[in-house]
Amino acid sequence: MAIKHSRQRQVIKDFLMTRHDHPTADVVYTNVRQEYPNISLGTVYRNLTLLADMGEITRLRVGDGVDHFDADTSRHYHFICSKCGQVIDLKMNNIDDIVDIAGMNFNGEIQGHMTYFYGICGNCRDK
Amino acid sequence: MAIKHSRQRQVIKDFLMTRHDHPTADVVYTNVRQEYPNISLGTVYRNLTLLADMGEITRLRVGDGVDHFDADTSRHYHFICSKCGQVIDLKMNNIDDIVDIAGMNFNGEIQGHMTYFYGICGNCRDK
DNA sequence: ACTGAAATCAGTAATCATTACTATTTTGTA
DNA sequence: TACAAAATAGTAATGATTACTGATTTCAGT
Repeated sequence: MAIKHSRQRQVIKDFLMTRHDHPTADVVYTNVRQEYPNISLGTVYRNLTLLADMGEITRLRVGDGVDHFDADTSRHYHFICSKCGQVIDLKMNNIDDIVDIAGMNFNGEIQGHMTYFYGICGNCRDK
Repeated sequence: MAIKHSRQRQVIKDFLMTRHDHPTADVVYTNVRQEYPNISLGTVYRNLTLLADMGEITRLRVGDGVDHFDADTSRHYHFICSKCGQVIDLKMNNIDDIVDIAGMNFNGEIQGHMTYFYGICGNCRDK
């Protein structure tokens, strides 16, 4: 069950690292296909899942029914434009205190939180 | 386009109000079916969407790939157990200041946020 | 470099949640 | 009561994702 190197996985990760717009599996597929014409969609899904499980990338669920992927695994937050659907990185101070607030009246063990922000992006507002 | 009363929609909402575990459309369907044996799954989906659009219920996307529904439309947060998948209400103080924090270095208009917490629920931890 | 078992792949079929379609039934109003 | 609009049941279609399978690739041990 050891993980072996694969050219496909490398190409997928390399591509993802060039993008900062959090592409979906399908976008990864059509782009990677340009330089690796017969890679299959299943391979893209399998490797995105594998990379996410290994912690090398992050899977983003932003409520639009499609998974997005992010090569930036550093702790940060996302904004989703309700108009154009774009997923944008937010540079912001840490808000981990909300976990403490949430835990105050709860008897389970809170390990983390998922937060994303939504509204209208600068681009859409200026039109 | 006026909305007409429908017995099915009423039954769906009545059922949802008896539950505090945030059931999925399918769970609503199988339960409502007990007292309304030939209601169709499409009707359940259509009415859940309609009720959510009217603001009478809330659609919850907690990242498990399935929509959950909540008859409690008051402002509150949710905890999802990573082990059993249960969605539990959290009574907690308001954390709306995170929207201000997020907006500090962002040039779009942030209208709101989606936050849910995850970890191990009390039940699963005690096993 | 060569070999073989394990991992990975391409291609395709299957799954699962959800939405769309259509002919029929229900609702509410005039 | 009559009739147009809205809603329904049942089924087909969609779209994202996962599973399957026989062929190919990787790599550790020779």
